[in-house]
Amino acid sequence: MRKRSLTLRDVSEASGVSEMTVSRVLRGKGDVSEATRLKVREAAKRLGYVPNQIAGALASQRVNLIAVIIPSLANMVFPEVLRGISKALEETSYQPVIGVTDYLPEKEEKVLYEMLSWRPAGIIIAGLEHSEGSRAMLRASGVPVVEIMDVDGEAIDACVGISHRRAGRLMAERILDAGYRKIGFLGTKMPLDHRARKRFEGFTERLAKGGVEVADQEFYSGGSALAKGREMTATILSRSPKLDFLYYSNDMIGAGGLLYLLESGRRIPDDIGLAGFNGVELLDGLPIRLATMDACRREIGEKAAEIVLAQYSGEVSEGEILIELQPRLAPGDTLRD
Amino acid sequence: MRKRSLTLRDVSEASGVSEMTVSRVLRGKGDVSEATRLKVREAAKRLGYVPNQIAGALASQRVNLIAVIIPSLANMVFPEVLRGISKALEETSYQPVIGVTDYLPEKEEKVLYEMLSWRPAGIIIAGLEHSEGSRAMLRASGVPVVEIMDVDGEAIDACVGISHRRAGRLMAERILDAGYRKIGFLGTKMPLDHRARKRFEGFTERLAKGGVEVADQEFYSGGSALAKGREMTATILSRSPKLDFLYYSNDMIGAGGLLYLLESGRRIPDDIGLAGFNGVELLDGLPIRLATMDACRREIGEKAAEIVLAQYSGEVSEGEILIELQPRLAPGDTLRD
DNA sequence: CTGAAAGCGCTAACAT
DNA sequence: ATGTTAGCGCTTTCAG
Repeated sequence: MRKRSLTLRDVSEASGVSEMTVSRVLRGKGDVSEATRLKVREAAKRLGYVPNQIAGALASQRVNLIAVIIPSLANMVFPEVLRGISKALEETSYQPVIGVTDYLPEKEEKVLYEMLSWRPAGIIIAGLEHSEGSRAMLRASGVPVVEIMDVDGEAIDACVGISHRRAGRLMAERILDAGYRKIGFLGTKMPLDHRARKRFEGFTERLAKGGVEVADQEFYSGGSALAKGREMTATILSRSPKLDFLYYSNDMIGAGGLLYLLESGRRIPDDIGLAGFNGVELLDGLPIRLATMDACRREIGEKAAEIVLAQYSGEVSEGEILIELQPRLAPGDTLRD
Repeated sequence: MRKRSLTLRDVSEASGVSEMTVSRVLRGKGDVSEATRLKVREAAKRLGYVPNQIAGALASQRVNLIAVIIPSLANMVFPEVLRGISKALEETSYQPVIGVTDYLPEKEEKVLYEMLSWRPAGIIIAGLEHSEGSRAMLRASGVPVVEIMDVDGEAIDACVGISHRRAGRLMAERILDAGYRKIGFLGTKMPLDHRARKRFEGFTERLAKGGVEVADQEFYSGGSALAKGREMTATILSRSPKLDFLYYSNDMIGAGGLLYLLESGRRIPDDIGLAGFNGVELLDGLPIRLATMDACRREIGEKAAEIVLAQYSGEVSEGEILIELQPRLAPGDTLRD
């Protein structure tokens, strides 16, 4: 048998103050005399009272939760977005609640449904691609919705991110400028990672404009990304030994490839060039710096949270907010000038 | 002005079925004729109704949330614990809600307070060290509490983890057996990471028993762990060139040290041996495998979630559950036989 | 199988 | 500065 938890009434009785005034003290709202305030505080503390937000939220029709829906926690990219969100929420009474979709639209829909059923103050959700059901729920939710990470597509409400197409194009351009021509692509076998797909599309488009085609490709799924990066690099190079550049869809596999090539004694970046994507902190510790592109993760999180707060408190009319951040290319040591 | 969201009443009116029966259909509880069931389902779907769990939880006094409180998401260790929890919860209607403490007791207390105010079905919290306030709240919560990761100390209720003291001892023993004698320790400057501290204590204790003392130490805080591992390794070896073994408090700095030593042309493991802790996936991609010790993260998450479920549903009396898992030492290639 | 009534614990909006 | 009243949207319980 579970114990009933303490209620406002218990504190009221223990302190001899009305429930309403106890409530006021505990929320710090309304004028309460210092004397009663102390009495109440003391009683609440003594009893170990923790307010019941379920009841509070029902009565006030306000919830201090912000739903954050992301594809994965394993990716390192998303925890950074979360840090941005937490930072923006730090001084407020709002709290992020995290949901993970594993890149599956059906799971996204389920997670979204669960979260909406707690009537959060706002929703921050990764990506612009959602199932019809999810889109309907988001539109009907009646709260601010901010789609993050990506701006290539149609947003439901607000949107903060970078253009992954553009990111792919920029990298392609830089690679062509550096004189590389036999280019291989290595990525994840994830048709549902739309951002990776868009980068690849932008990449090939820009190459095509320079009269270059991706010479070979290799994909992986599962396992340690670093180890997979090695394997894939070995595989693609044994199949296409003439490649002079490898573009990786993320830094982890890029780092694996980098380690492999260094061990093989390849001359980087002259013999072969490399680039990844994301600008993860890990790269700082590698023997040489992998070329990459910062995805502005932290900033995206911060801005998204700020938008939710502004909209929820009615400071801003909904919709029409689109913030496109500019990814910065960090050439590192694996891309010749 | 925010839109009011749909209620059971809206569905009731749209379907011509009483609220109560609508509720029964939507929850799948109680016998409802197939005909009405369909009518209700159709209406709910058409309207885009999402139930209000706030009201539901208040009325039923049950919540399908399990609070999970961890120190960090950056650490890679914790996302794995979360995966274990998610896995155990997969087929149930319960969902984890994550809170992050940044290793700060005050923040832990705040996060715990916030979570308890939603009256979760259970609490899974990392570590056995908590502020007096947190301990009081946990005891008073009236729900299952499972402390995870560590078993060296006094649990409030249930506990699942490994003994970090023992882990440190085991590694020390293995290192001594291998004949290393001039041992350096490299770790984080985190007095509040009790598990790292306990590993170190177990480590030095066991060394002492073998008549060996830690010859030098180096600590870091902040930044890329991989990069810091390099730096610290360079620093400690320039100060104490005779060291023949480096024990790192985590795999990331260990990996950084490993890369550094390989580049310096040190002969591993003969000239110098290395070991880390955690058994992170990343190690699979390094040039050679760092010796490490698996912390059973996934399993800890799974077991903890199972305990909460069992206790919440009353299958098991509270308390008295202590599951000590055994960390496995993986010698890799950086520890001579 | 279906419905009506009575709250769950709190807070908004009014009194006083 | 403090108290009273009436719900918030759902589920439990008890009748039909």
